Amino acid sequence: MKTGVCRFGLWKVNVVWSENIIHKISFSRTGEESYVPHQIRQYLSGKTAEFLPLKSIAITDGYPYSKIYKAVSDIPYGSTKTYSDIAKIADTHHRTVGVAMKRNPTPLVIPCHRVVSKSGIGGFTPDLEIKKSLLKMEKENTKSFRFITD
DNA sequence: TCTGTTATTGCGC
DNA sequence: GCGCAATAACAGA
Repeated sequence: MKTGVCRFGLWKVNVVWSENIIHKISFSRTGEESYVPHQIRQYLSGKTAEFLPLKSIAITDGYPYSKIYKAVSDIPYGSTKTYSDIAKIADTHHRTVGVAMKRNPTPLVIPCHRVVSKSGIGGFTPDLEIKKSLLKMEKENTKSFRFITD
């Protein structure tokens, strides 16, 4: 198992992985930067939208809330869905989606920041600013990446 | 088992 | 707008 730290704005992103499986991602204010997988670094600097071939341990069958995490993984870069939308896809309750997001072991790889509430942005742990920054970054980058063919 | 936890939603003032 | 009830799933005791 390997660990590494990457910068995102004022935050440090701590990554734990082995091979192509991401086990844990967490945020902190301090930490010495070190090697993290290429895709993570590229994504955080706004240079790519894909984590492939990296995968989160959370979408493994049998992992708690894996069905919900899989549904969240299908949200495209730069767009959002509500907690209700995810609940419908994963065939569960919207309140349960909230619990799953809070306990998400690997934010970013499971793009939980793309899940917003019906009447606002929803929440984020440890700091809502991270969610706002990620959404803003994705929204701006979508223009130049051009996934959406017009 | 039972309890606490939870990043929501919609209805009635 | 605000308060509040409904409500699912998991961890920990």
